[in-house]
Amino acid sequence: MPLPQTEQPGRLQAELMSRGVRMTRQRRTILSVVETAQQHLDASQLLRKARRIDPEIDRVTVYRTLKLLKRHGLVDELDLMHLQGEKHFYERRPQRDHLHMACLRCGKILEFESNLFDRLKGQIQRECQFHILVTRMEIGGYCSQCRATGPA
Amino acid sequence: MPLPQTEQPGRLQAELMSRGVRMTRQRRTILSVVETAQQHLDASQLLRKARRIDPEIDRVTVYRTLKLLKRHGLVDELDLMHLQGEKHFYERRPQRDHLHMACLRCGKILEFESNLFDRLKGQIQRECQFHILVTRMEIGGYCSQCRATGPA
DNA sequence: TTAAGTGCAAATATTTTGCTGTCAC
DNA sequence: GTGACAGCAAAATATTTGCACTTAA
Repeated sequence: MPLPQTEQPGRLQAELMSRGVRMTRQRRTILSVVETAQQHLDASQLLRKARRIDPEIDRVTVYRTLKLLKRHGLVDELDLMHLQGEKHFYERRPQRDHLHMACLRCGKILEFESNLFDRLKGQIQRECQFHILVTRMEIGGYCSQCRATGPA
Repeated sequence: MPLPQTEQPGRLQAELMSRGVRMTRQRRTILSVVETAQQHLDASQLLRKARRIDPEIDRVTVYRTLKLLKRHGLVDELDLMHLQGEKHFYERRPQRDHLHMACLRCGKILEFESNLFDRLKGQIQRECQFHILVTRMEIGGYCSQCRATGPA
């Protein structure tokens, strides 16, 4: 992911174990792939990378592990404006939330942190009495390079 | 949708025709369903409602019409935090954007307009040089009633 | 030891595509 | 009249489930 990751390897594994989750060889492999990913990956890409480490890993195990991570709030699920169909993408939950911009022309994904975003969440918690557990903000449009070239 | 709709019937149809889009009996039916919907509907619900008006309408035509409306920026597609699986939900694009809160306990969907939200979009356009065409902000958590009752 | 996890196969759900006939303009 | 659209069937894609075997704790 573009934003700097201050992530120690093994952190996900430690986190899950501290919550009493059973640690298997397959899970360790998948967690390491999630942790070291440099972009947003979908289940199939995750499976492919996991199989480079352990060729026996099954696709279903990837789905089940992702569900586990979501349930524990350790990864966030993204749709990236359905730019690539109905795939879901995953990223480690960051310390500070960010939003995603998807360029509808070139497909680039940009991330952005903002005080206004943080304040908006605060406003929602306060004014709507809504207890926020997950946020997903995705924006579709044209990135600076593509808007310069004019509409497609 | 909870927020007040200042929508004239036939507006979608007029909008499309003014853009030179061919108007068929099926499209008119589907547009009227989209316009009069009181909640966010997915493709199957839309089909069911359309068939009450014209039982001959095909599911594929619903999908194609939705794609047409999305392409013209007349409806927005929502995932509602995948609370109901991978369905997509649709709503007429509002004059002012709002965000969606999905209660992970009771499944209620709330909408919220906010100046901070508007300002955040302005900030993105300015600071990221990103030309915004669509926004989708969805928040998962517990609504005021459900948080009062404690976690599930 | 045993409850939880894995792999395999099959099922499910949603959306898209190819093709032929039909209709809006 | 003709190019865009509708309906039908089939395909494609993504994800989930049932069940017997395996393994972490």
